Amino acid sequence: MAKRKTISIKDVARESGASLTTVSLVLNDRDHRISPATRERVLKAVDRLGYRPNRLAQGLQSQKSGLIAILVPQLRHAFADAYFGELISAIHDHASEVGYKILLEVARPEFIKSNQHQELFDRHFVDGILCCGVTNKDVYLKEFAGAGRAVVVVNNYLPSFKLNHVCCDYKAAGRMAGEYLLDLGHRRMGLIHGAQEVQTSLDLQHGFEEALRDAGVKLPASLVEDGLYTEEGGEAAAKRMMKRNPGVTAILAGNDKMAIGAITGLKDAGFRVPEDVSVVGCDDMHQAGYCDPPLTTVHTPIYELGKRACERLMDLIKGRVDIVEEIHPVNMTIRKSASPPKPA
Amino acid sequence: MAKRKTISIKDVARESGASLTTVSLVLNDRDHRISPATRERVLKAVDRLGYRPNRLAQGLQSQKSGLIAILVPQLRHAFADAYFGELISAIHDHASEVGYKILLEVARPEFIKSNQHQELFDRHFVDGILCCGVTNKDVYLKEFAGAGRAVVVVNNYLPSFKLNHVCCDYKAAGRMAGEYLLDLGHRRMGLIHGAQEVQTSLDLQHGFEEALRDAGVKLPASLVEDGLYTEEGGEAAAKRMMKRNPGVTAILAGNDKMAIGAITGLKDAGFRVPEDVSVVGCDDMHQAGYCDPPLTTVHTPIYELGKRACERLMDLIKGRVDIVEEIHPVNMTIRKSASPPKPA
DNA sequence: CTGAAAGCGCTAACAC
DNA sequence: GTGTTAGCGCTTTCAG
Repeated sequence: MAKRKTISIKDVARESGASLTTVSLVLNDRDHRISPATRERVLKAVDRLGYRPNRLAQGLQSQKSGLIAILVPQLRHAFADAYFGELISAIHDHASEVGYKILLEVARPEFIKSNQHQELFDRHFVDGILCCGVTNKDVYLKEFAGAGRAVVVVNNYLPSFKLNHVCCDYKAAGRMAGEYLLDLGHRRMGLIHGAQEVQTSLDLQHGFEEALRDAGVKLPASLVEDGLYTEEGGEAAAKRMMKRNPGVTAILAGNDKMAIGAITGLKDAGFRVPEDVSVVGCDDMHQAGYCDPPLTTVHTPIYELGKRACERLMDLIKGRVDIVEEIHPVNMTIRKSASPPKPA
Repeated sequence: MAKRKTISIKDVARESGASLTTVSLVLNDRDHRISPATRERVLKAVDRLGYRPNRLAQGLQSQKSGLIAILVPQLRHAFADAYFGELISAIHDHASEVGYKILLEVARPEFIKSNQHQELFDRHFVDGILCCGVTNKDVYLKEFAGAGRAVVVVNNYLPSFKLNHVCCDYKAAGRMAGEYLLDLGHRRMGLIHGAQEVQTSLDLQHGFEEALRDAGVKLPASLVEDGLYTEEGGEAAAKRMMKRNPGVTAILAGNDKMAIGAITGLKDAGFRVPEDVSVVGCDDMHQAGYCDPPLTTVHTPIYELGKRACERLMDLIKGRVDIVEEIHPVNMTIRKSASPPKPA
């Protein structure tokens, strides 16, 4: 590979007949005492030479990397997922707007065990970290709590210790879905949640239970299934639930993937959706409009949330704020997977 | 934010009573003349202090960033896509195995226009680039051709100039799907391709045409539609096609998303899949097993491909090879969306 | 076996 | 207005 010699500020200085300092000052627009003539000469040389500042050198000097990391959990194939994709998209869009680049990291057990999440800071890899897909089991996050590091948890939060976060209101989401189904006339409803160790999943459940309770309807343990946040999990959960409770007329799933899986499972077990069983999802991913029937779901503004999280992270990095705690409202997207229960 | 002072090799030297050089030598295992005793002392100090080498300084010295960039095209939300997600996943997994981190970049027009793809190298942001979702229109890639830069095009290639690439055999894919449908007894088939400016899309079409031609079957222009690689596009394309050619009994789509969209469109237009119209996709994404009916599709080993592309990029970076040209075989995954045509 | 010193490319006090 | 110089943290000759 033909090594192209890297041209430095020194070359520009020589070429323009100015000194290193002058060149640096011009380049950074730092000092307005520079004469227009010199300025011009330097800029010309920069152009002629095609000079580009070396960011490793800049970073060494400024103690800033210009990078932020997105930490995602280890899933089947971590990035082949619409939810995380949407989040990453949003973060990338905003970060590049403000001149930051993004590093992708998967929080595998070895990654955490070998303390690489800390090393991202210690070794000056990144200036900040955005944590996605966090669970209550991620105790390593505690090391970030109040440690003066620019870290923001995206669309979740930890109940046991304070961490910067930007999150949707999942309790409201559960409540909203519950009220919607109650309004349709449902009385026997089930829940497929994502995971007991995810706070937002618990919040959704609590909101749902609250809405039902307010209407005098119970949600017994036998009507709560674990769907693992996956299509397969949702499918299996729906089948288990209908087997134990054939009288169920509506199901709320903790995300759209499980809702879609549940629809598959219901159909497979001979139920029509929504005629026999209504299904409501949560997320409103792109996919939700393209299943059969199109999914009625709670819309969580994921893209917007990712953007906000990134903005707040920048605030932390620049020292403009010290803590971040934001909760965003949600709303229902009505499509066709939920309808009134059929008359008994 | 409580600024934690960054501890350097100098601190380790002081703490261990050794010199900078010695510490560096120990750390890099570079020189085996170091006495075990000193070695021990240094390592202890490193531990005690929690010293972590600053990679900006290391990079400045070595002229290596330890990062590679993944360049993806600007889609609706670039990363909320199963295909790219799978690729990114694979690349991340392999890169972190060999100690590299990955940077995510979206090739928006402004990004290219302002030459940021070049700057990634010039400014020492990255040591190499993996280009995904490339089209024949991406002429800027020409600047990478033979320029001695570590760049690999992933799952595509450019017909007009030589670029390092690792790609699936899409011509074989088209041929395979064609032969499968012919074997089932289909004679009137349509194609929904992704985009005319994507070489692999053209290859798929050519392979498909070839298979049909060999069997004496034609693929007239009226049976070729553009599906834009999206669900919506596939849905619209299927509807257009059936309107113009009600006699079509099978459709090949250039990816699974369009195939799934096509199924939606066909159902919507009153056709049963596969009883009235068979649909075959291409990719074999996770999603493919979860639509109704489960999708028969050409399996392209995307994950494996991403891994290979990453390996080859490392070879280029280390100077172990000069050019990369790999084509990977594909095979059919039979599910339920294709069956023999119904008797006329 | 170990240390002093130069240098990677850049920024910023501090002179002049 | 502009240049000299020190230093960011590390690696690596080259002496000892």
